[in-house]
Amino acid sequence: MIKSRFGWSWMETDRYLFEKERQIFLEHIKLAGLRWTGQRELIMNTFLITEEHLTIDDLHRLVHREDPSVGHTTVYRTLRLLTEAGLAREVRFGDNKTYFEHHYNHDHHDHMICTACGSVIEFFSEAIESLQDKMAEQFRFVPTHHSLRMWGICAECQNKTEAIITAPPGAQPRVRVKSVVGG
Amino acid sequence: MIKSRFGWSWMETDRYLFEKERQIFLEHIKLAGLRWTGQRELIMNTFLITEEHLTIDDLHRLVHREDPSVGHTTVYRTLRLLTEAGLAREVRFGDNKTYFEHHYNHDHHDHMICTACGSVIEFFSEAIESLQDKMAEQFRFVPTHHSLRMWGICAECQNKTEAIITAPPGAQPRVRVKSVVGG
DNA sequence: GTACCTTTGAAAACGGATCTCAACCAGCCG
DNA sequence: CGGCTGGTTGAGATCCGTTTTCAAAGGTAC
Repeated sequence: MIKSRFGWSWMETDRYLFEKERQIFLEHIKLAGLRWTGQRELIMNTFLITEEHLTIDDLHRLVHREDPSVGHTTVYRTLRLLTEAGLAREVRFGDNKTYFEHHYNHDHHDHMICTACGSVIEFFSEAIESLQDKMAEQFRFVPTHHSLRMWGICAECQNKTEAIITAPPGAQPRVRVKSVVGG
Repeated sequence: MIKSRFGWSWMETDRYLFEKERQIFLEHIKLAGLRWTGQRELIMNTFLITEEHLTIDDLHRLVHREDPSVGHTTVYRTLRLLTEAGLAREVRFGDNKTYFEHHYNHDHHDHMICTACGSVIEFFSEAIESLQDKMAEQFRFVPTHHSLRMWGICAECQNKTEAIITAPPGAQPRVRVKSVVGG
């Protein structure tokens, strides 16, 4: 089940943000001397209306529904363009796949990944961030970006008792894209 | 250049630890009803004397020097056994390779990865850890393990001015195994 | 020795990311 | 409009790290 921005909660701000992002991408395409094509528009739209952590393959599947002729190479390339334009951002959850999430106007956040059901909780802590910076400073390290991920069992899965024993120390989760957004 | 535990600083504690780890692995092998073989011993030894972040391929290369007949499959399998035994632990630095580091008696730590030279700084912050736990609690999330990584430019590389501009937001480092251990 | 295992290594399969290349098409010019 | 130029596209190939397969080799118990 993919959650859409416009699907069940239409908000003016969403529509506005969508247009803004669209403008940014168009601008980026133009500045790079590239061309505005139907495929790029479709892929961009699909990415923008979807509030999820998507792999290239996920996005390709969604795009494919609208236009089966679009190949995965184009999705891959457009996703790279979206990243360059600052609209998308790569994330990895440890299953050796690259996921993409929104970047523009979406504050930086970190992730908790449930190793039982694969759901992802997004969170942010100002305190942690500033401690990280302090730590970096101590090593005279100038950070450009970082990633904090915690694996474990989400509240929901703790009720299904058997799940608690599931994950061995080195285990990697089978991440299903079913994210829960948190503060 | 691979740094060895016994290479340039022979310490009694290291020798003791080595024996302890060896015991643990033997125990694990026995308990699992497996056999103690020359290949496993060689691979274990090589892993244990090497204080680095190693990929399967790195370790295979080292083992291969001692005994060219050992295949990479066996290294792969033994590394998994070492992980199961609690002697090794997987780490990923974002270059789509799996690195292994010591786990037993090696405190948990996090990583700063220089995107210019690929060196890795290990660090630990009690304060960050406890804030993480607090954060998890807030979401009723029970963490089993976590990973905090910061990418950026290390002190050394900041002197080579050009390096500072190097890394674009989405860029992944080419990680060279040349780690620096920190507090 | 024999029967019954596990272990091993070469090679193949796998899976995600990336590249190649010939056909295609957008934008421009006359 | 038509033709030209150079970026775009998609199928398939390639890459590369990981994991599996399978037949041969090696241990162990009796």
